[in-house]
Amino acid sequence: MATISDVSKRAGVSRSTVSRVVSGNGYVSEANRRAIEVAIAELGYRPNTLARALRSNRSNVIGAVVVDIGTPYFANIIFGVQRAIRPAGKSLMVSSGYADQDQEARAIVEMVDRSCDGIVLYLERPMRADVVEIVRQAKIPVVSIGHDHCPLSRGRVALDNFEGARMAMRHLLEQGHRNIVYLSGDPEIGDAKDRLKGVEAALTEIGMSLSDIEVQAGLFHEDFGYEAGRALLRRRRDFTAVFAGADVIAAGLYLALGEAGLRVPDDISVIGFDDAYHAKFMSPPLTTIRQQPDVLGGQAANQLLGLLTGSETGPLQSLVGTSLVVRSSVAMRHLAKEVA
Amino acid sequence: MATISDVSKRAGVSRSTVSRVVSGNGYVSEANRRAIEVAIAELGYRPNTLARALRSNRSNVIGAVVVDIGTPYFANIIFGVQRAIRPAGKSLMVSSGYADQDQEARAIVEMVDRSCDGIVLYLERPMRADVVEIVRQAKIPVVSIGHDHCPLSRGRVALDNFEGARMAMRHLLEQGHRNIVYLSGDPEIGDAKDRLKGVEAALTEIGMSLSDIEVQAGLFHEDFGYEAGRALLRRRRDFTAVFAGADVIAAGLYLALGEAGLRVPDDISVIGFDDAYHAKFMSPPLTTIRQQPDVLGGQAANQLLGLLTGSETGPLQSLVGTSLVVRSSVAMRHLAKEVA
DNA sequence: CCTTGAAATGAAATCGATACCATTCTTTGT
DNA sequence: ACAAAGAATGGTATCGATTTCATTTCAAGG
Repeated sequence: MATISDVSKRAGVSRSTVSRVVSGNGYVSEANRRAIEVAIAELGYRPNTLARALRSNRSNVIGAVVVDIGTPYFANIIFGVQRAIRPAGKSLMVSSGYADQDQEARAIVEMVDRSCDGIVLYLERPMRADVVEIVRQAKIPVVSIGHDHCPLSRGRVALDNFEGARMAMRHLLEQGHRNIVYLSGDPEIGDAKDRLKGVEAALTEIGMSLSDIEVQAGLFHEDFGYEAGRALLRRRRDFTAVFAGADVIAAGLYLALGEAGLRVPDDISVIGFDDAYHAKFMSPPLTTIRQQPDVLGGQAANQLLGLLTGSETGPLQSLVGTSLVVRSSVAMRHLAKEVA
Repeated sequence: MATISDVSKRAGVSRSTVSRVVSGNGYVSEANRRAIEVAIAELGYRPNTLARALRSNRSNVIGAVVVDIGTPYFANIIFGVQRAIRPAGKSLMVSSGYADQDQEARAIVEMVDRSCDGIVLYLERPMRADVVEIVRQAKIPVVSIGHDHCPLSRGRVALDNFEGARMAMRHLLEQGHRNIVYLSGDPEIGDAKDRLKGVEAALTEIGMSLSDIEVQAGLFHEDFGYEAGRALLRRRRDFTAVFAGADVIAAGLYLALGEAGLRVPDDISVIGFDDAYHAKFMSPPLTTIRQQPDVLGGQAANQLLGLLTGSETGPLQSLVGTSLVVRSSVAMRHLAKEVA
């Protein structure tokens, strides 16, 4: 591999001058610049990133730590990050914490030790104090996606869970439903809390309150939808609609409903949240609240980029909107009555 | 940040000795070792990865280039890679090529320039010659997943597409189906070719041939399933089963079948390939051939690790198996007849 | 008692770049 | 004609580690 010295010899200039044309700072005469460019091309020179990073203290690597890289949701976040940083010439290093504090700690320290310029974080539990200290000392800017579990975050991007949930609930209400069940996600997770407030807001708007509906909490997982659905049906059958806090929950619920011989939306209306890939292939296709994880990732990356160039100083904050996707899993309530 | 010099001063030894205990090679007296460990703990010293990599020419970073990191399939591959390399203390850098030769080229060169120790590659088209040259010069070991598009690969792991497709086809045949349509994936992609051979093999086993069924080629995308399904139904209705070359194709097909008022599996049996996340939530749940992308990624990473430690010299080769997941989308043929 | 080799250590070179400083050469304004 | 500012360049220190080499110490074997 050709080094900067090889180039400087070939072009008959000092290494300093070569460095100036490669990095683009400082004065270089037109003649020398051309000679150096020729030498670079002839030798196929590409600067050694490690040496450059070591000396200049900038690696041009962005770190991303998410809960689970194998999941479509987080993969999309990563995709958004990647797309945003590529034009800036940054590379991406990824790691997962798997909702485990120790693994998360290791993943973050890994990013610090690899001299990442900045870190995008999606954590599900508070950052360990020793890790906070390490990040602070390293003076590496951090932006969080979702709930901010890092006291050092200089930016944050979150989904507008409140508005999304309100939209979902309003939709059910507008279709005439009053006897509703809300299958909430894990209340430990910030998202679920905000969504519950959104549900309440929609209810309040038409003079109802949270106590007028049934709320059940569980994990963002299909099993919760299935089990909750079964338990519910054993107990009562008078509800006409379910708001599932996540599309995976809705998927499990569909199963339970199907086993009980109930049809969506004729007997029970269902609305989901996420617009996951499978939503439109469920039968009937699921009406749901769309969120775009790649936008979350992209905005977080852009915040970080702004922090790095110094064009922003933070703390930054942005809320990403959702939209209602109407498919065929919600029916008007009077229609449901007629069928029954 | 504490450096190795700080540690050496504090422990009253030379930097060389500290380096020996940190890296674990060379002789160090028990007394010094302990003193150094104490100093390291007190200072909170963590070696500078960049400096270490620059000098030793090993970065402990593995690069992974896949077609599209945002896709569940590739995200799972990445997950598998990550899981396999973590115990070895390696970090992961990822990039996507998006089936574009130039972007793939850039992604690979990025990995080389970042001094990755090795690269896991999932390419969909041949590697550009200049990139091959760059990788060759850098002497970085490469292993490929799927079709091997890199002449330098020292390892390869592929899915047993042949056996998987044969299994799928056999299943339809065993259920009595003879009038079958195969919705193949893009024949440009190696996977599809192998699957077609598997289909043929299953047919041959019972004395039929490829010409006895209808084969249509398209993209691995739901739209293909939908469009192909509609076109097919306009033309003929005598087939009793469809083998969809991918679960996404099956999903699109379900839509077309539903619109035509046909029911799965009573009117038409459908079998898929992949066992994608949504397969079990389709209605009826899709019978399909399961493949585990994370296993592909994991095996590729392990090959790479073996190559790096020198315990393997390559070229390595491994074939990952599939399994039949029976759900409810395939019925016995006589049963279908009765309903009709 | 001397030789030999292993154990233990430190000094200095090195990896490949950038940063900083000093120097020289042009301009430009007065 | 001279000072001052800007343009252009090179030399050297430096980033923080590992590697190589030379040296010293010590125990075992003949």
